Amino acid sequence: MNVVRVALSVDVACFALAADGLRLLLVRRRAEPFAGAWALPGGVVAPDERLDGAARRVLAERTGLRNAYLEQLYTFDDPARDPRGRTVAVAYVALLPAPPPDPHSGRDVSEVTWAPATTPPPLAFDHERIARYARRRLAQKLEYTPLAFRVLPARFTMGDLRQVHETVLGRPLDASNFARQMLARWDLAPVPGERDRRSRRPARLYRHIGEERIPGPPEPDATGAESPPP
Amino acid sequence: MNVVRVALSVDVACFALAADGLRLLLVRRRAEPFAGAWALPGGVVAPDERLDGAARRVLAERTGLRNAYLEQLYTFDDPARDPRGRTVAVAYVALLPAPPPDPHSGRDVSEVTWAPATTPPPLAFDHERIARYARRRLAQKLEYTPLAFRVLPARFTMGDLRQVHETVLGRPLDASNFARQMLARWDLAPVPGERDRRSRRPARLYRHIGEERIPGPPEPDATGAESPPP
DNA sequence: GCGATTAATAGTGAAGATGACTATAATACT
DNA sequence: AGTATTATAGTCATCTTCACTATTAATCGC
Repeated sequence: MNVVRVALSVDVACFALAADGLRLLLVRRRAEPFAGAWALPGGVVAPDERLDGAARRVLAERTGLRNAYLEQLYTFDDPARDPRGRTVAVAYVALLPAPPPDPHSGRDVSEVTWAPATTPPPLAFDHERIARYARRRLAQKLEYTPLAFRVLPARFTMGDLRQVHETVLGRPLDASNFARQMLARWDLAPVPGERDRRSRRPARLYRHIGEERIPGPPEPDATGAESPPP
Repeated sequence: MNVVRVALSVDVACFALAADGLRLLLVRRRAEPFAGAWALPGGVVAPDERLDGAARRVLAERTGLRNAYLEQLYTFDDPARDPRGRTVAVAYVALLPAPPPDPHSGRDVSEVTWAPATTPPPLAFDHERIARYARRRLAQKLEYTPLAFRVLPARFTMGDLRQVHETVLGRPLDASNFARQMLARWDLAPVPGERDRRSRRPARLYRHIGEERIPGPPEPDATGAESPPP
């Protein structure tokens, strides 16, 4: 079979919820092209490796985390995106819970950092476009999917939940209206008795009643629509 | 550079608006694997070919149309999806205006047909999953994006627009409420004077005032969210 | 202890959107 | 002329949203 084969890589736009806003994981490239420039963490896909497996591997290499929220974003194939030649990149978005773990540098990267997601430095390849699109998608999915509960502990307050939304959306939300909407949209059970004592007035604790995760191939969730990348 | 290379193909879930409902373009495979089975039209990507270019080529080969609405859907990479070995498939959704053109068969396919989109026959590979996901995405994007105007002539009636929605959604819509919502959501200008005479009472003609298409790399539209595939 | 302060939660009301219907209009068909 | 058919307008109760105000239950600084 003389099938054409192309170089395939994954790039991960990994966001974390820091106290002062949303952060984006970046690595400083050691090798050409774009040596010395900031870039999204990424890597080539091994022949027997799944795409999401490669994305998880890249993420684990840099953050040590293995169970982050991860979702395929878009496949970029502009022939000019890599000066070495045509490389097709499958981009993923990831979201980590707070606090962001210390990032680990490695063989191909001289430095790793959490950059402010809204004002990242110039990035290598087409990674600015990928990062912009990833952030948009994250904000959108937050409204339609139980994404927020993936980065919260099992028991959380409305304040915790609100802070996830505020950080990802980058703007403050009305606490009262927010709670009403969350209680209407999701199945949230108050944890009886227990209260959270971090604030002045103790806050109720809730847990999210989600459907059990279906094993096997990914099934779409009930909500969500897509759009072309930036 | 000893980069691993993988076989890359595109598959297109192409829908058309027939009088009796939404239809899905299928080809009957001539070659193994799955010889004799129905499948989505698809093909391998040439080394210097863009992914969306390959999708358009596949579409043009079967339908003769070159300017259909086309959008990248998801990249499927289950190692078991092709018994010959690992093939990564970038799936696209397409929507054609009514009436669906006569499909052309070709070298690799013995037969081409428009199957009912809601009840397609069993399909080769993971194409049922792709088709299911594609139909869902189409229905979602219809609400958020000006997709419908891409498959309508420049001047159309509310009835035409409603029929596009009804066909894709697969259910009837209230004509009065529908018109109110469309006029609120989109920028629709009535064409002065002219009327459509296909129905009893002549209907107003509208045109959609869309922003000019931005040349260059695709920018995301303002709306839309994504979700993992079925 | 005690009042000031802070965050959580409840409630309120205007404005807007939705969905089911009713009503009227303009034509073609017979 | 009368009727069937589709287009378009209007009504109304219900629901949501959003910007506020109000109340509550703690902690903090004295």
